[in-house]
Amino acid sequence: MGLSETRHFAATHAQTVHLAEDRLGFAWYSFGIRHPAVFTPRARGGCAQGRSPGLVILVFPVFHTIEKRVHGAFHAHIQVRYGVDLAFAIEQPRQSDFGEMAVPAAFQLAKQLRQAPKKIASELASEIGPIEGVAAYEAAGNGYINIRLDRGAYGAGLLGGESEEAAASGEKIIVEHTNINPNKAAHIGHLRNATLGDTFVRMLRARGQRVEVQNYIDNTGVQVADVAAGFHYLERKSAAEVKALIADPAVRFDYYCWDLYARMSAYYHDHPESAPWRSATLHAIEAGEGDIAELAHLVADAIVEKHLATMLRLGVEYDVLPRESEILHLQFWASAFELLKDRKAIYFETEGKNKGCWVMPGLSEEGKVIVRSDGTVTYVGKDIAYQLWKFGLLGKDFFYRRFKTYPDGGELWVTTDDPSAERGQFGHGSRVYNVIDARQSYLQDVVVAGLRGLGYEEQADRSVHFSYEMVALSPRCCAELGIALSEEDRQRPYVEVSGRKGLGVKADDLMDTLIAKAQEEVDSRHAESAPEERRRVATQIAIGALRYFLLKFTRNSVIAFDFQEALSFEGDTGPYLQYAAVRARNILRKLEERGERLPDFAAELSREAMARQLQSEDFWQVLLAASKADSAVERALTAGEPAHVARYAFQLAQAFSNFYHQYSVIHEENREKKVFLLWMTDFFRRQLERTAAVLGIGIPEYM
RNA sequence: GCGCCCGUAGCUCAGUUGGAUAGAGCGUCUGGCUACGAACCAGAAGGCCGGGUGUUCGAGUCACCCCGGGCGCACCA
Repeated sequence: MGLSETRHFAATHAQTVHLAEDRLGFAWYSFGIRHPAVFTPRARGGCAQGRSPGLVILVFPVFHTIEKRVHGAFHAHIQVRYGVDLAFAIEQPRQSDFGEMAVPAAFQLAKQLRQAPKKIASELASEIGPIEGVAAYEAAGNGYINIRLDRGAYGAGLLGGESEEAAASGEKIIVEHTNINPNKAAHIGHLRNATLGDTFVRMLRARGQRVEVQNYIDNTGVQVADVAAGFHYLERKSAAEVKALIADPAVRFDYYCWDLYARMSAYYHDHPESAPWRSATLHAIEAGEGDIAELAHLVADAIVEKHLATMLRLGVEYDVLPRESEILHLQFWASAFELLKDRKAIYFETEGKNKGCWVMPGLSEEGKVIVRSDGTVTYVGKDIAYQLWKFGLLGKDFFYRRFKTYPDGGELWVTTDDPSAERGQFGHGSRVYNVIDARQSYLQDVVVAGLRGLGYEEQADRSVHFSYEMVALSPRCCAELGIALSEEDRQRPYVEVSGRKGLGVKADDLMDTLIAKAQEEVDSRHAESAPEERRRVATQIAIGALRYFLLKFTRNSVIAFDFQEALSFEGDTGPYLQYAAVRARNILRKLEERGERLPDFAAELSREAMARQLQSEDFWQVLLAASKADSAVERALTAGEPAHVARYAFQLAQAFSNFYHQYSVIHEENREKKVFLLWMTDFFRRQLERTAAVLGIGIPEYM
């Protein structure tokens, strides 16, 4: 999956450039700095911003603009001088004192010209004419051309708000994530899925992309059936009794089901003779008749609510919940089946071990069974139908009703089979990302193969399995949870989370623990603040820590979950970012508390003043880093790697923390320098807050 | 058996698509709080990038072969 997926990303994002500026950043001065909540209104969100279609999206493309200029100039010069149409990328030098950009073109030319790269580099460096925004070139190393920017012009460009409007994209991208079976509480593995998916969505929206977030609900599957069977056969509870249980505020229903599911799974395992319960339950659910079917609906609906609440704590919202029950009732599969048969994407096997089944050829020697010999469809088959619907290729649609309105105004819809309900506004994506863990790669390949088999090559190319590795438990974590490990498991580097065995860290428990720990820190530092305010700050810190922890790993690395690491607020963590932003704000707040006002930067900071101040390497490095927020998100999008955004944010915060320690801003006596430092501090603050918002991390009022 | 992923500092992980002297956090050791709050900063020690052979100006990165670990390969979802 790795290779082809990378290619997808490269093809998708190569031409796009820009990231949203939080417009409120511009309005900030007029609001005054006493109300931080005003200029970070979406501590958790940003979703509504992405949803509103008319928003003008502004960016600071100064670096990118110069980059393009440099590339163009070298490309043209090389063409004229050597007659070569050379493809090359602008790189970032290894060390900051080498300059801001590096052109490696001489290495590539060396091969074609049969000359030493060093020689070519010196030729290029001395012959290339002046480029706007560039102060100097020099040949260095074995053949690099290092480029130093005109710092005064650069700073003036940022201050002047040279901005562009991101090209509004008409196409809609569908991102499907979360997809938790609605039969038990969410655990850390689900949190990784949702956080990755949500952050990817924020990255796309930051770039001005239209995105639809789907959270598929398998409310008729085996997992729900097992819990329904648990209530019915093991606990002998009626639907009415379960209803009462759900309504009981003393019971955490999703936790209750967590245990019941583990018990029922164990029972099935120990009592193979009870297997008919399972199929009886599934049949009842499909037929929609009887107490047990009602039980299943009650369980699924109640747990979906719990999951939505859990995810909202993390700032994760959805646009639509496509449900398996409607896929069933509206007979999506029947339509897909006809298509697959008509276009010969599947065939009826008449012999061998798959005799009597409809099989998709190609992926393995025996092919993949899509329809069983008893005529029922497998999970992948239904998934193919769902994928077809996402692209608008099924020839069928759901009906929809509004499910809830989020506190930030966003609307969540759910599918229904009621023909009098609304229709038409979902699906029809031009590109689809399925955030699903790496263990399901094979099945995702089958889905894509299904599209190809139907002749939908283009859509197959635009179906991306946004895969990630699982979250497992470290041995120490198991010990802390009191999980007894077998001798075999103890030898392993980590233990897989298992809902079936009830083995795992529940999402809400983890968040509660994080909040409690953050609360201790906040209480010890800000005993004077109102309790509910401290609670809010602690929550933001906890969520920031959690989201950052889940995002800092690249997708294909297994996370061996460890409480000590996840609960850390120091070093490479979310709170570190928040702390840097809070400090930048405090500088600006203190200024006002001293009775001073924020200067009119544009009036006081001439280009010459910028150039003077930016001679300081320390100042220049902070400003340069802060100005690259857009391209950091851009690069992360190209790589399909939210972790890259996290890394950039951390490095930016680090640069500022370093600066903060070395220089005093409000006590600076030189007027020009003070104005410059204030401007830089504010610019940093805005850029870090924007980047944190892309990560779904809010900035607390204080820390 | 076949396929995919991983192996980088004591630990947990980055490494900008093949570039310059391989980085960060934690941990260890040393130093720094007078509110722009130390949830921080500075410094030190710490590396055969699992091993080997290739490809080329250049390899942690690409190819092939080993070694070690993980995950898939159901008429389960």
